[in-house]
Parts: sequence; C-alpha cells; structure tokens
Amino acid sequence: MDAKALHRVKADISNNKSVCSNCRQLEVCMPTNPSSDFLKNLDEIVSIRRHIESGDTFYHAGTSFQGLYAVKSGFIKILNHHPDGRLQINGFYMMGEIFGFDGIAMHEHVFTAVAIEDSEICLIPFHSIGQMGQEVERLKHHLYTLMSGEISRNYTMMMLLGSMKAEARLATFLLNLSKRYQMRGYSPMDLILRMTREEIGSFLGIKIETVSRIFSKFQAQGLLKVHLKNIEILDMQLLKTISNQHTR
Amino acid sequence: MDAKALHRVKADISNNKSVCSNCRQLEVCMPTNPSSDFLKNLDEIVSIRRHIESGDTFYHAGTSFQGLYAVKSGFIKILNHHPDGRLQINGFYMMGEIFGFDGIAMHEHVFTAVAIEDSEICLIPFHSIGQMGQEVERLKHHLYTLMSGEISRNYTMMMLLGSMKAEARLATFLLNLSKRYQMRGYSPMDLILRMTREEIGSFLGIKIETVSRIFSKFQAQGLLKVHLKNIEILDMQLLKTISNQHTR
DNA sequence: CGGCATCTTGAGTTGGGTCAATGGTCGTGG
DNA sequence: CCACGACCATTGACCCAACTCAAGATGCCG
Repeated sequence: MDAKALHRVKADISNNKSVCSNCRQLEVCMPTNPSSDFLKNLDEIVSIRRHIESGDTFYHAGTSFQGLYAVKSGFIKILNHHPDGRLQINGFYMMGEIFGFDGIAMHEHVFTAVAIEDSEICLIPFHSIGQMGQEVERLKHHLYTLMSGEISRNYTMMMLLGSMKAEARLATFLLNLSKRYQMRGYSPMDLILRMTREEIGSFLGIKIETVSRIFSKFQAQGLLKVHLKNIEILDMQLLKTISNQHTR
Repeated sequence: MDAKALHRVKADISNNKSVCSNCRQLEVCMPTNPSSDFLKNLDEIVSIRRHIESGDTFYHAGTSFQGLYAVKSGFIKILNHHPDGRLQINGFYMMGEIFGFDGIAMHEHVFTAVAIEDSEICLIPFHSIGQMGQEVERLKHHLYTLMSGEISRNYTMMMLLGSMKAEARLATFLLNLSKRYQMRGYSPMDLILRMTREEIGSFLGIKIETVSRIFSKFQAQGLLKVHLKNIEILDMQLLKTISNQHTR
C-alpha cells in the first residue's frame, strides 16, 4: 500500500540528486551536498583554518563545542570510545563535508574526530551564526538543512545496521563512496579507500576478516577489482542489486 | 464507560477542538509535564491537535512535511517500508516527546508514523517558527536543541545496532524505557510495554523469537519478572551491566 | 634487507536466524 | 458466561552467516 509512495519518494530523491533510481541506501553517511552558494558564503564566515596530520586527533570527547567543521581537504573519521576500550567509527567525512554534530546537544563533543590523512579543517562557528545579520539568513536556514541531512543519514545508517547483512552493507558503503567521489569530480568506478579494512568494519558493524572475505568474494564474482585500497567497480548494477538485498 | 463510547467522546473532542487558537485550548493540548520552559512556550505555537486511534497511520511516506509533532498522550512508532515488503521500526515516541524529523531534509516524510495505542498529537509548525517574531527566538533555538537531541539519540542507536549483541540491546532498550517512564512520574521498575515483541525486535534489529528467548533467560536469571507486556525489573544493576557488555 | 602494519585465507565455533508446533490472552458474539 | 477465532508469545530443533583464533602473505618504509 505504502510501497507506491515509497517508490515515488525514492524517485524524487534520485531526480534531485541525478543518481541511480533505487537507492536510498546511497545516502549512508553521506553529508548533504551543500550548494555552491552555501560554500561560497561559508567561506566568508569561516574564521579559523587548521591543518591536521594523518592520525592526529582533531577534537576528543569532552572538548567544548565551538561549532561545526568543514573538511577543506583530507579525510576525517568520527569515533566513539566505549568504556571497555573498544571503539566504533560513526562516520567518515571528506572534502566539502560537514562534521561535528555530536557536540550540539551537550555543548561538548561526545565523540572523537581523528584525521585519517593530512587534512585542512575550517570552523563554522555555530552560535555566532544565530547572531549574525540577515545577510546570513540563508546560512542560518542552512544550518537546519545540515542538521536535518545528518538526521536523515543516520536513519539510513540505522536501517543498514539493523537489517542488512554484511554483503549488502559493504556494497552500500562502496556505492556511497562512489557517489561522493563522483560529486567531487573523481571517477565513480575507481575508488581509492582512505581507511583501513578495520575502520570499514568498525563503521559497518562487521569484523575485519568479514570485510576482507567479502572483498575477495566480490572480486571472484567479477563485481570488483580489488587491490588493497584500490577498488575498481566492474558491475555497478549488480552492486546496487546486492545493496538492496536487505534480508537478514 | 465502554471502549466505543470512549472513542466517540474522544473523537468529538478532537473534532470540536481540532484547531486551537488560544490559551483555552492550550490546557487541552498541554502535555501533562510542563516542567520545561520549552514546553510552556511550545504551547503558544501549537495550533492543531489530532486524535488518532491505535493502529492508524498518522502520516505516511510521501506526506508533505508540515512540522514536527508532540505526543500529548499515547504511543507512536516510526517505521520504514523496504521495497521488498519488510519493514523496520526506527523509533518509539511517548507522551511529551517530539517526532517527525524524517520529513525535514526532503520536505516530505520518508517514513511512516503509526499509533500503537490511542494517541493525541499536536503539530509544531516548523516553517512558521522561522518566520515568527523575536518573542519566539528562544523557541527557534529550541528547534536546534530538538534536532541535535535527535541526532544524539540516533548516534546511540547506531552504536547499539553496530556493536551490541542481542542481550545488551534488549537490556539497553528496557533501561531506556525505564528512564523515560521515570521522567514522567511512573515507576522505573514496573514497565508496561506498549509495543509487541515483534515491534521490539524490528526496532532492535533482532527477531521476535530472540526477543522472547532473552526475556525468558532474563527471567530465569532473576533479572526480570516477565508476564507478556508487564515487565518488572528485579535487578537494575545487573541490567545495566549487561547493557554495557558491548562485545559482539 | 628487515621490521611492522595491514590484509588475506582457512578451520572451527557460535549467536541468532529459520521453521514449526504449542500455548496464552483478549475481544466478539452467541 | 462460555466458546470461538485472531493474534501474540514461547519453546524446541536445526542451520548458517559471521565471529574467533591462527597462520601466512603482501606492501610500506627506514
């Protein structure tokens, strides 16, 4: 009954983003693509730019919240330390994407942000946005957009973690990366992973051995060509099909 | 008074007062927990109030986004229809809680909201908040708070789904419910579940049989006393311990 | 070249899924 | 008030996807 409505929604989403017709999953961990106008305006209020080297922590749990951050270049992971020492990765953010949402509610960050390659990060001062003149009225509205985008992505991630099996998770992850690379002008078929297998597994809720096995299986099926961090997608359509097999 | 008559009366009330224009109705719309300033202010902009019966859909995927909703009484579940017919529950919202965030990003809801018991729902018009005078400036800020709260909860949920095993998930779920009941003045030790085992499982990413088995196991351990939807927590501390065993 | 981190692969185990049967509860109507 | 049927919950037997443990393989960098 609601299937029709769902399909329409999906079609709308896909039209808006001019990408494939059947993948809400593609939105996983996918920061909204801020309009170029937004990014231009963003530059005007960005006050602090920081360079951070691969492996270094950008902020850690407990750091007081200053604002959101835009990735100018590089790659950032957000992770959560469990009391028992384990840790889980909550998301990856690349060039042009916004992170730091974990700090809004409590006015301090509850997670940790770590660079997985040398990166340039800009502060988007959160509180001051609300006090700026009307020339940034649209920016203020964009804050809603940013936050609602984060909410949507997290819902999708919850769906992935709650109801997809390992192969579908990895396929979804690759499709998402592919789309983000494409939007930034890189090839959607040739991915260079910035994160380790371990980090992928932590993000997707599966173990490193499982990640590795599935990469091998996909390669054996002629779906991918895998060489360490270089992934070539050979059959995009099949990848999408696998991504949509939610059954677990 | 029998159930039918009660429904009729409720429906009448709902029809007569479906649009509230001033304070008189505010008493009707007002959540019984007026502790926060926010909820008091919220009342001033709540304009529409709807009664909905158990099992009925409140909004479905594709419905255009009007605003967020406050649960005045009852219980609401948010669910997501997969194309293959399966569905997953994204959250439960009880008295005093806000839902509808799934509609912000795309300006229409991507999920479906269904009442799991007879409920009273108030609309919090979203767009109009941004156009109101400065007397609701604090409310506008509260919108950030609401959204960031949702983001935080979803991060927690992602952690649960990504790294906890079934027993820890269920323990966490019970502790969460317990806390929410307590905040509303009910006993934190005696829970009356509003949802079925199937719905719990769908929310937690496990199967109904697993939910049932774990309830039985917890009862055998002297952790809970379980009788269908009545759950008595006998060992809160142990429940917390189990909830913290993230290992999977 | 050697040391180290990352990745792959195999073998064995297990948590939770699937299938199937039974039992309990509740609302409705005779 | 009881009987019926629909739904929900429990339990057992079996199975499989993903985990754990373990051993190599590969690439990277000083």
